[in-house]
Amino acid sequence: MSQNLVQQNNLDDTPLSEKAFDDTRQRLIQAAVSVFGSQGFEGASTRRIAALAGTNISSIAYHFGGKENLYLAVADHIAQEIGQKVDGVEALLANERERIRNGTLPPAEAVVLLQRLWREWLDELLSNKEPGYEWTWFVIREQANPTEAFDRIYNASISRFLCILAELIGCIQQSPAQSLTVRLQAVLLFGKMLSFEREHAAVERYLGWKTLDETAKNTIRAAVNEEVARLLVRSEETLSC
Amino acid sequence: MSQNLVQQNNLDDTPLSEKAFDDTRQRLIQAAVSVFGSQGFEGASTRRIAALAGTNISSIAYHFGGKENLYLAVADHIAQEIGQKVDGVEALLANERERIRNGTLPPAEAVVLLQRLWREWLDELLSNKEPGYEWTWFVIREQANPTEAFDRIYNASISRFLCILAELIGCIQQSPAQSLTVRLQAVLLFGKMLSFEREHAAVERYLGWKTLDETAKNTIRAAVNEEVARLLVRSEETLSC
DNA sequence: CCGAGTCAATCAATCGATTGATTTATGGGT
DNA sequence: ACCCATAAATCAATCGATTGATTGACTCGG
Repeated sequence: MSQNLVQQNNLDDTPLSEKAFDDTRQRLIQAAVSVFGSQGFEGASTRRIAALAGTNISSIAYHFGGKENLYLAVADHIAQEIGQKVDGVEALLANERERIRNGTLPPAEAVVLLQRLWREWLDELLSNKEPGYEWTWFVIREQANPTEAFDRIYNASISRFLCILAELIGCIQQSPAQSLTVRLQAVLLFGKMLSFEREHAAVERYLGWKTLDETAKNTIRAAVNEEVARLLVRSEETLSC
Repeated sequence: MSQNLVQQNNLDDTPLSEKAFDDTRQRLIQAAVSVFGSQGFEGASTRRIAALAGTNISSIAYHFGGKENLYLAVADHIAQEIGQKVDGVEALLANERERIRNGTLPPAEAVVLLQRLWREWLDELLSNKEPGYEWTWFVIREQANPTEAFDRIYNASISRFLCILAELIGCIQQSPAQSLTVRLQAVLLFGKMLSFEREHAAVERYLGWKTLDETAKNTIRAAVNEEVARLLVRSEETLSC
């Protein structure tokens, strides 16, 4: 028994040390996303993170230099993750990118694009049992109580996403994407997309759904689609209060 | 100096012991709402709560029997607070209560009522510098990760509020208030009303508002009013995806 | 004097961080 | 091929600080 688990999995020519290094580092970040997201920075314990990652506590200090730096590393990881998601969105919108940017895309088409965008986002949230989307909790916490981690995530990825949302809403409402109302709606829309992760626990309880079956998912999808479609309405007469 | 602070504030005939008892109890709950709301149950320390309340740690055990029971006492306090808010809403809707309940209130009028309801809610959030509305954080946390505290709050007050919201939305969309889609929208609407407290920190950062001046508030109010007005739209043709 | 209420002091447990020892992988010399 | 020095990585053990909880003494009004 001269080989350990790491050796047995060494299928390429990567040096074993680097492989173990990256592996432990990745597992620590993965575990940290989960624990930081559900417990917050102060509530999370490095012992729990290390245990969840299947390694020793001191690995955190060794790989990241402490709890705080691990937290920031998680932020960078999430920023990268969201960035890839935004890349996917931009690919989805590639054909109409020019018309979206200058606001010449017809409102009806912009609605359909925004619905598809949100639909894909939502399906990932609804399908995922628990593994992947714990980062939303992390972002929600940082959004509510911003630290340096929020700045990193925002500057690296969220700002791009908000820009796209604003452009689409601008097309829908025939308003410049830079206008205050459009940008505000973009922020609120992003908040709604994030909150679905948080609210679906409450939704289940409120509506008596023990699990989200296909009927429930379709109801939620329809509500989201309607929410987007309603962006078409710009009613000035309702501002009377 | 034979009198302490408690004695100096004893302006009525309440026995000093009872007054001190209720006073400390109240200050502890008030502090606990703030600390539990911002830090969560595990992240909050009884020392910080006691210090914020200006009393000794052991008072928590004396008055509530421990950290956990204090947490539940906070939940009951919040339930009572929301309950009073729902009472105010019901008073606001008193004249139209019957028509709302049986769904005969015209959609346009229901929109105006719902706008006024949310407007009052929003103004309290926006006007408050920081003192009062920390309980929203508590509820948001519990909504995301329900414990026994959530059941207490929900059963005592939120359920009533959701019922009213569903009835109003039912009037607006000419659908029964018990239907799944209407109830889902009521839950999501309540989530939005709660989230404004959380999101306005992000909104300030996204939109470059360092503080919420009157112009910013009006922009938010207009966005909320439009959001409600859009409930009038029930577009079946947009469910195509 | 009695009980209600508060206080400082202290408990075991756990926190983040650090240490020195141990194991593992790499590279150079023979 | 073989050995060994060096570095990389992880480990158990421990540090002081802080956690929630408890205790016994103390100060009051009744």
